[in-house]
Amino acid sequence: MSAQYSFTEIEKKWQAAWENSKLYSVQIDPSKPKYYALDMFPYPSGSGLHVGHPLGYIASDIVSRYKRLNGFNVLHPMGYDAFGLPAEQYAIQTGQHPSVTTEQNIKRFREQLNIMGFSYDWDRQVKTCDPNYYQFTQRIFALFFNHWYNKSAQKAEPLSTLEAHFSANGSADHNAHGGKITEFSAQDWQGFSPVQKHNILNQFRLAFIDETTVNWCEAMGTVLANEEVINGLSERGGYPVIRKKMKQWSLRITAYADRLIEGLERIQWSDAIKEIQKNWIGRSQGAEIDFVVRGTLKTLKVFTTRPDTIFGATFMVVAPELENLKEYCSDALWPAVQEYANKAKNRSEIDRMADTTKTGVFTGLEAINPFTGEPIPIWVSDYVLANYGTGVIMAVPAHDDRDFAFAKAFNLSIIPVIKPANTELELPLTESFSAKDGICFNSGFLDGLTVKEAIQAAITKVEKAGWGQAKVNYKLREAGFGRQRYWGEPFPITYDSQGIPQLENQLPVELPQVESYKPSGNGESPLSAVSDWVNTAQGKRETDTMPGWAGSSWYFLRYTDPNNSEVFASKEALQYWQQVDLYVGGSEHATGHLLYSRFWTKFLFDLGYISWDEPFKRLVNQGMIMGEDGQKMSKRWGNVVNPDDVCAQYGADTLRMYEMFLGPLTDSKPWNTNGIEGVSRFFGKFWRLFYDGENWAVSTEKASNEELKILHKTIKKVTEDIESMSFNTSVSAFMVATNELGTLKCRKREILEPLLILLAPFAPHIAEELWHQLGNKESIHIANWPQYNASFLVENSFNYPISINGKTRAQMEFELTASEDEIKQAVLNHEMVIKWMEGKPLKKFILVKGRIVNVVV
RNA sequence: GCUCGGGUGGCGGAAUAGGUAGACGCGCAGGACUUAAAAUCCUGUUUUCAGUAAUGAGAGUACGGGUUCGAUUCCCGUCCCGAGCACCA
Repeated sequence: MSAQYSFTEIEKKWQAAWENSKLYSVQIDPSKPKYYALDMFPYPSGSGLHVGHPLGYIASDIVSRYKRLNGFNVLHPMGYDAFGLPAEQYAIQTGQHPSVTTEQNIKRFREQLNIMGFSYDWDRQVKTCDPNYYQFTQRIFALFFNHWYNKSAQKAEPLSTLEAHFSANGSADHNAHGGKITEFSAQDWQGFSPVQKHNILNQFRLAFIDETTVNWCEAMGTVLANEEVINGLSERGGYPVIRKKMKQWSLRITAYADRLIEGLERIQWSDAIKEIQKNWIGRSQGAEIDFVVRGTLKTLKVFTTRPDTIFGATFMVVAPELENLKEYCSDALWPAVQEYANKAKNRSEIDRMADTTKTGVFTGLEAINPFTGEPIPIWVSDYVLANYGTGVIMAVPAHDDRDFAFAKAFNLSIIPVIKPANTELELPLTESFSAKDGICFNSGFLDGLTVKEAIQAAITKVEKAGWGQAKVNYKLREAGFGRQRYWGEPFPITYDSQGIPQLENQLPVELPQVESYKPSGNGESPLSAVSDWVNTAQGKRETDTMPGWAGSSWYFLRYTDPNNSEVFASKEALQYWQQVDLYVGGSEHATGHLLYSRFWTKFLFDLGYISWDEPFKRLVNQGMIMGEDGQKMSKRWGNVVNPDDVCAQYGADTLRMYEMFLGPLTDSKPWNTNGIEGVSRFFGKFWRLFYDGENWAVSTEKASNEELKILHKTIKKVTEDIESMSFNTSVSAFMVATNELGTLKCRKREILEPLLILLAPFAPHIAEELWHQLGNKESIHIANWPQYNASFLVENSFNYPISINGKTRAQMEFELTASEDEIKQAVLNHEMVIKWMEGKPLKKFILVKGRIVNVVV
């Protein structure tokens, strides 16, 4: 036992003790309530952790320890999101196998995490690159492949039920979410070849082969991930990147669009993240309306959210990428249109972004506005996107910015049909009037209606007349699931001689060794060169691998039963541990991991594997810790602070406490090396409550009311603060308590022992050490959280601020039981009050019990 | 451009069912202990004016209004900063 606070010794000793006794190892225990606290597992990068990384880990560790002390059975695991690009890029440069560098990095991460004293159950560690893990990622993919989405039942169902429907009824009333198939009868279906059947089923499988747009870098001969493209140029080398169509696997996330929006209402996430997800899904309500192409039998179908403006539609615009573009174009003008379409197709991302001026060509044809019967010209322009809505719009230049700019550029007519409620429009328009509140005019039967009413009226008319119907569109796209890379999960898919994909029945399909990690140059993954792996008895293997988010979309389920080799987790484990109660991590995953995890959870819920359909009940996004210079912490700026160094100099408890003290968890804030001294001094003072110089000084003397009051106000404050994750103010509560007890020279066990338990979640090592020095044999981390007793906090009098006309002029002490009249009499006779009233009559006397007195004259 | 956050001392930040603004910490200044330093402890620290001082008076939570006995907190408008989306019809 040392009289000095020697954190190095203490922290090493207790970390070893906790590991040896498996203190944080957790098992299913139906006699206790469960709590599941999870950190977003890290990608084990080569540069290790900086002080920003543990911020969220410390917060979740405090909550985990707090819940454990409150009798919960706490699942608090950690693992590694271990597949990904950086390891592969490093392999390309050095030839080192990604599994080797990944293992090295994981070892380093584990060391760093251990130094900080987290209460992880390391027996539950998962690694997404481990075949024992990814065999289940492959199995879940297989489930997606074998299911379709039933729109009327609003859930995923086995493909066999859809096949049965086709076999019995053909394509009629199939209710499946997915592609546009031509109609067929039951007999047709029975006569279809395997390839024909595959082509149809592929349009409904939840994992399916899709034409998707990828980032193609011609100079490097490879497909690039979004994070490798910066401002339309490749991150390495700065070569131009274009969009290219490519066949690859996708997941049909759009089937879940509405449920992904609806589910947000049932979870405790920040409004910011909910808003980001809502915008990303981008649900918009409107109508699809058919416009007849003049002089033909063809129609152009448009999507609009503003059918109220249809009397102002003065032209149509078709996206240049539209497949049947030629049909909407006169023969004479086709060459010009085709030239424009080709140019648009090859336009690089950087051009598109730099240039927002409107370009386009006339197709030579006209469409008939069904409401006015007037012919309007059909144009082609790249400001209309082929993959949103129908790829065709009705342009209303008077009420849409983009249409207005286009009309100006090509001198097309502009007809206003909506005006503000109280004023007239100034004509001619100098910009579009796109506000969604206004009154219709120039619009036949819609005249005088508000925008809202007119939208409804127009849709009703469209549906009655058979020109179209109400329609909901989403910005959300199907999730591209293939990567032309090596370091990822192989697909459990082979293709037979006719090119039909089949599931492999032996899992895992393991990633083979390759000679080179370089991309093949033709857009295929390095796996395509491994011919004895590609060619199997069952057929040719898929050579793409899964994206980084495959393994991370379900890892929180695996922690409940990490070593199960039969199923991804047992029913029993899933039933006990259920949802993640608290999820802590960065907000940068809002439209990636956090959306995909919700999607996979809903899918597994539909299939009955789990009994809840939202993975993370409560989400907290920790802020970033900036460098001392206020910039983002990065090697590039030379402002990185390593937690190992901080722990070596000040100790892990000080690092933990200081990170919490910096400010609200969710805020971004700069690191300040000076500031840590304050926390370090706090631990010195705290230690000296137990030691008087060289001597152990804790006494068993009975505590005074004043001392008990300090303890109980701290219990109350710290408990409430942990519940609301307001850790910075609980740190200050500890400092206040320590200062006050120090002033009173209070060294009483009755006070200090409960105080240690309060401190244990924040500073587990020093708390454990002093706890044992007090003579306790069991760990402090399995003690009982102290309960605060309100009777110690009851005040019987209050020192009221007395204000005259809102300005504080005096202080007066009154019993809380004093009546208003008593107080009023005393206050009005107070000399300062008489002075400030200046003889004016009393207008009003306000007393807020226990708060304030205000005299109004 | 649209959406969502947010503006409080030299700095990080406290305090919002409306009720003494600046808790706690850093930094800074002064002091005690010491031969000296480290460590520790004590005092002061929003700002302006008056006073040797205790103290007193005024201003003050981005800016301008409003509601109220009373506004950092609620409402309206403006400015600034940050984040997300971005030709989504």
